[in-house]
Amino acid sequence: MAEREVDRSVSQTVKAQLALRDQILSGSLRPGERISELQAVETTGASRTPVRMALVRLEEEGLLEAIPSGGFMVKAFSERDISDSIELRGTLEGLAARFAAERGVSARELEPLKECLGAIDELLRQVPISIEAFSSYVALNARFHALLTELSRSPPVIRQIDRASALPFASPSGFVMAQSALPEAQQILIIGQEHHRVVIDAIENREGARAEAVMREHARLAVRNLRLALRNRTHLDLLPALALIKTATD
Amino acid sequence: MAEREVDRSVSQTVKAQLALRDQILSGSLRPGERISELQAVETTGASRTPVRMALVRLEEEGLLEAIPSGGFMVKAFSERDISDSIELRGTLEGLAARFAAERGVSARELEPLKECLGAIDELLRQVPISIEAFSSYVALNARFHALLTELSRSPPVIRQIDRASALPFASPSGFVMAQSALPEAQQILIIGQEHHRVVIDAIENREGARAEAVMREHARLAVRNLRLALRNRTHLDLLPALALIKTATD
DNA sequence: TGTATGCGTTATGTATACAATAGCGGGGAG
DNA sequence: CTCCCCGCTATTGTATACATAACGCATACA
Repeated sequence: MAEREVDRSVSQTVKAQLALRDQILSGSLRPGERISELQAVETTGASRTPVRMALVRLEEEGLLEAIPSGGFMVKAFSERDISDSIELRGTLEGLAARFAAERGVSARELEPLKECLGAIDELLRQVPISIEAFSSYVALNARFHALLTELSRSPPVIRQIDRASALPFASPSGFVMAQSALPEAQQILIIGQEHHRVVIDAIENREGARAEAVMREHARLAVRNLRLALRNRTHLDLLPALALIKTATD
Repeated sequence: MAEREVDRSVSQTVKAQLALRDQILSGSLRPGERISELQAVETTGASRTPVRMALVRLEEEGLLEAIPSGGFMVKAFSERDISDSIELRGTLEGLAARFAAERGVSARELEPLKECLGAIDELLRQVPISIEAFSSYVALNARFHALLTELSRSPPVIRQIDRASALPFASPSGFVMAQSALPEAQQILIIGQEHHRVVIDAIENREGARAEAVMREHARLAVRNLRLALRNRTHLDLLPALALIKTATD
């Protein structure tokens, strides 16, 4: 195999894992489809050992499912699986927010969150919001949630939230926001931003219960949003994870 | 390698994973200790490939930590990590209980749980409880919690709870209950049993909020129990996960 | 005597060869 | 014509060989 170009800067396992996850979330690999190791070796450029390690990681991550007779298939999710995952994440984030509030955080630790908040405010001020701004929002929002999670200072909770985020926050590289969905999405984003503000305030004032409650409400908003999107077939691009929902034909 | 005895009834990877997890939870491998693949190959009887797969799975499971320079070490947990894990699990079980209550369950589905409940009642009736009965309790309690989790009918939640259970429910093969700790443990078990009864009742009557609340209370009881056990240095054997707590000397 | 550098050993990351099994297709018999 | 059985092929599970990087020790120089 002299023709293989090996990139030594990052481990083959990680490279394969990223490539495969991208293929799954972008829909190149359809739900229920069996993953061929050989094919994965070709598309990722790594050899079978790292590919298998990546497959094991993705299975543990919940994106793949082991086939009893051997090998892995892309896991198929129902609409309720996705909505449950969102609520699950909200519940865990609620716990994280409560921990942060109860344990107390310094002004210094809250600073990056407030900056994030300000940056999002800036973006949402545009009416209607542009596609570029929306993309920035997606990144900023993810950052906000990650920072909030960290604020709990609880490694087990942080870890668990990371694992619960695969579905609700799936963001493959091919992510594009549909133009027509922007105004409706912006409305939702504005409400969500209000939640963000409340949780920060609650944490600052060490109101654990309030911090927890608002994150749960935040998740419920996301669930309602998901339902609406599916029913109206609008702004589906908002949630890349929808690619993983098993269709009626399957 | 003619001398190697291969057991074909179960995959080498699974065998290695079970063996290694047991070594970790039983304390054969100390927290912070680097795991030698070579040594693992010898103790598990599998070859390096399945051993590595098992190591990856255990890392994803949270019992191992990747070392930047390569390889894995046994993860060390603080007392708060354990208590957070317990609260985490309680929060997730609360969500599961709420889902079960909101979505409704048939009498048929509740039956095994009630049987479990009855069997535990039977055990707790002895005063003081015997060591054998206590061991049975550990199994029955785990079964009750697993059944309750399943009742949510939410694969993502069930999955997440399974992953969150490693620490709170760690039950290595060498598990033994200290005689002197029995009376105190029995008191705690009786209170816990009351929680079990309430959650069943709440689910039956479709009271989601109450079902969720009692599971959270259940977790808080376990946390208080943990604190007490650590402070008084009593019934430490109750929680095998304590073997993973990093000592001050580390 | 202490520190730095270089070499050797060892362990991990990767690749590939081998083995076993499951699925599929063809052929034969009823 | 259909159904069952046998064999083949393709793919996974396992083992091992090879390469590379890190750690430690020893030696030499400051």
